[in-house]
Amino acid sequence: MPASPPNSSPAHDHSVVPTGSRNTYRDVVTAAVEILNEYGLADLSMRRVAAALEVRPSALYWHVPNKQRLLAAVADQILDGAVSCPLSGDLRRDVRARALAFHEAMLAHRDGAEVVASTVALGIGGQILRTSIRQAAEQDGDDQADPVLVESVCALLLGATTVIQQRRQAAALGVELGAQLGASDAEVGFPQMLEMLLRRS
Amino acid sequence: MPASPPNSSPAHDHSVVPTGSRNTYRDVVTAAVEILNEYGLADLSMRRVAAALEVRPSALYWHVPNKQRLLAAVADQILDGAVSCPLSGDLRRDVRARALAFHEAMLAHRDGAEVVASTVALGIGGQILRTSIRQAAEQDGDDQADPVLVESVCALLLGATTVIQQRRQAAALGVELGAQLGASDAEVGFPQMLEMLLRRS
DNA sequence: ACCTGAACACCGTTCAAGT
DNA sequence: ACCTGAACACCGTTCAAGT
Repeated sequence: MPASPPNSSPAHDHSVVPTGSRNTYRDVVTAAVEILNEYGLADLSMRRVAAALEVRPSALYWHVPNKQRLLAAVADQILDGAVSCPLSGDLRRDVRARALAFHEAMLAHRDGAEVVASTVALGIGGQILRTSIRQAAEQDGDDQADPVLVESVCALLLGATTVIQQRRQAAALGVELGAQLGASDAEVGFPQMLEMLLRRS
Repeated sequence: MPASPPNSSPAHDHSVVPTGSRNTYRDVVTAAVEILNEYGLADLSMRRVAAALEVRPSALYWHVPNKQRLLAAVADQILDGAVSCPLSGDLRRDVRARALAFHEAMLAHRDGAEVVASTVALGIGGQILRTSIRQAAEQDGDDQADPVLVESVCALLLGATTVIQQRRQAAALGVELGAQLGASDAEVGFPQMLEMLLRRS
């Protein structure tokens, strides 16, 4: 859909841009991801993204309808870092492999879990997550995947990754998290939680 | 600690205030909770809280060091809505009861799950959650609670409640969530997910 | 097709000063 | 003990207009 009125459905079709002066939807998303990794979600503002692209803030709104949607695109890019391994036929093995891949992908970007969790919650992005887990859970019998399994894995993935990432980032900054976190609790990783969830039938 | 320099450790000891003109730490937190319920987290600003108390924004900083800590106090107040039932001695029964109580308490406030999840993640509030679940998981044998169980239940609670609440709030506003959410998935509730997690020894 | 300029209606936070 | 006044350094978003 070319020549669209700026706010109905803008730039989505770009092959390669002549590495020239002006920006692309992808450039905007990429800049946002870079700012996220360097400065964190709290400092990821439209104005900063614009500055990184050497452009006025208002220019972003040609590419993106609002900040929320830009964040959704960032979330999708983060999740794209999880290569979805081919399915083996073993339900537990495949669900585990995909969930762990998403977990690592989120941890690989500063505040990645928070970005993904918020856009998934809003239903505005990160659908790959549910889709991919459901697909891994579908193949055992011939019928549909158990929705309770799918939702549980997704919820645990989001909840656990968020907490673990914040814990690590706080520790990296040398922050004392308060002593009430028994030393043993801090060492529980997502793999073990996932294993507990998958250890039924 | 009375007569403290405004930003080290302010008002924390109040019995009852003569229902007079000036505000209290509790008044600030209460006002914040009310604004949360009426307008949602996105519109919960320091300036709005100040306006509700008929006070200039700067006045809040006598009671509270910053917005983050105010949100932590709001999260704690939300979780206080979960009366922690007495322990029965049955680990699964007690863990379930407490997790469900927290789940309901978060759902009872607009954006409650998001507020709690963010402050728990930051390690700045909501410690009652982990503490209470751990306590329920401790009593079976005589030794310590299984940390994997505790962390899994907390992560699932936070992740599931966040997604479920956002889904409900979006639905209440008549928003179409996109068709990719198979009808069956939307009907999975937290109780069923928790049951799946607890269904291993 | 992509951007500027200018504006609107906001933010969180600090700090000296008042009562 | 609690608040005002004034300021600082920011926000997201809109919209007419430029090229």
